[in-house]
Amino acid sequence: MLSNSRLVHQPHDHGRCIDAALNRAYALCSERKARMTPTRESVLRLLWQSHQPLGAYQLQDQLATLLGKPIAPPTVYRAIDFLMALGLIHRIASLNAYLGCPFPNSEHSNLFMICTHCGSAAEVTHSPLNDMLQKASDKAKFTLQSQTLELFGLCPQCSDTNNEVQP
Amino acid sequence: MLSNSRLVHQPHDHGRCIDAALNRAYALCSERKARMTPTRESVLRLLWQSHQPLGAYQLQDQLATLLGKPIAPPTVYRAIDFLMALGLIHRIASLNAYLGCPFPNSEHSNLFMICTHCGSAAEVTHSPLNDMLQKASDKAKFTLQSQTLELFGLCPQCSDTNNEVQP
DNA sequence: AACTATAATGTTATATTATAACGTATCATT
DNA sequence: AATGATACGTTATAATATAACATTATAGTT
Repeated sequence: MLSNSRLVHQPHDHGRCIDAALNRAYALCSERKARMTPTRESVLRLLWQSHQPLGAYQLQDQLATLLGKPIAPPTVYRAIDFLMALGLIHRIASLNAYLGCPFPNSEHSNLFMICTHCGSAAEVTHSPLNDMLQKASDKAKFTLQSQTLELFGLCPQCSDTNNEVQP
Repeated sequence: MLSNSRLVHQPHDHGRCIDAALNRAYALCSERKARMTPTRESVLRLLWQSHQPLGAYQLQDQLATLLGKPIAPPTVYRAIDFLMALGLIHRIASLNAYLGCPFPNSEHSNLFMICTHCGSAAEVTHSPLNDMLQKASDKAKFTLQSQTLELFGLCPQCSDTNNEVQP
């Protein structure tokens, strides 16, 4: 099970997350001959500022602040589309929000564990799960193309916090 | 694997689907002392007219036609909220659309197989899948509360059609 | 039957998320 | 520098969802 859940749900040197993500992004861009422009890099950085998915309009606000000028929605959505096409970020459908992808090159389950308390989201790659979904699809004669798998609950930190808070 | 995929993806006497759904709805309402009003029944019927999820504004249009008077969005969303609270319908997050639930009383995987060609969606309940997700959550110390599981691909009918269409 | 508390619906306005359409600027290659 | 493609700016609007408050209907009680 390839997972970033430990990283997401525990204190860590987050600067490394950002650096690693940007390095992967630049590598992927040069490999695919795609352009990592300042706007796109800013959006990617913003999505990596925390492990909490951001909505497009939150991104818009933060991008406008960062760049010191007004930014219109299409600018944000274009950057989002670009980064999604490269697999550098994901969309969390049930939140209408976007999130940096921690392992853009590897096979994906697109399985997310999203904390309903703190909002952080960890991506998990889980081959047996994929196999099981593939088998279920086969059995139903359903030709599987893509999947949206989002789990909601309490992350380890927030479970602990809740325990402490309770009498 | 409890599934309505055969029913959804193959020709069948759909009148029975609707009748059964309404019977379940009335039973559940009397059990929970909830009121099945004409608006709510109409929305439920509309969501059962086919096995394709409907958006709120499609529902609005169809409801207005059915009732012969203009219907405002809150009316639709209130009916949706009511039906969802009873588990009679589901929301498909990645489509922003709603769908009648074929087995409202049973345990749910909330797993959907959605055809990208014809739009039909089959709900599947799959205990081993649930077990696996629970185990993955446990391993990550994640307290699972709810899940959104949506598979996209070609249903059996559309797979066959595609085969026929191709040279 | 009238009264009352609750639940449901009507109505208006607006918030939130996303895209269309078209013009301008930037970049890579020639 | 000229060209074609890519990216960005700008305006407008589509699509989805909710807030707030007025009105009506319903169930249970008098």
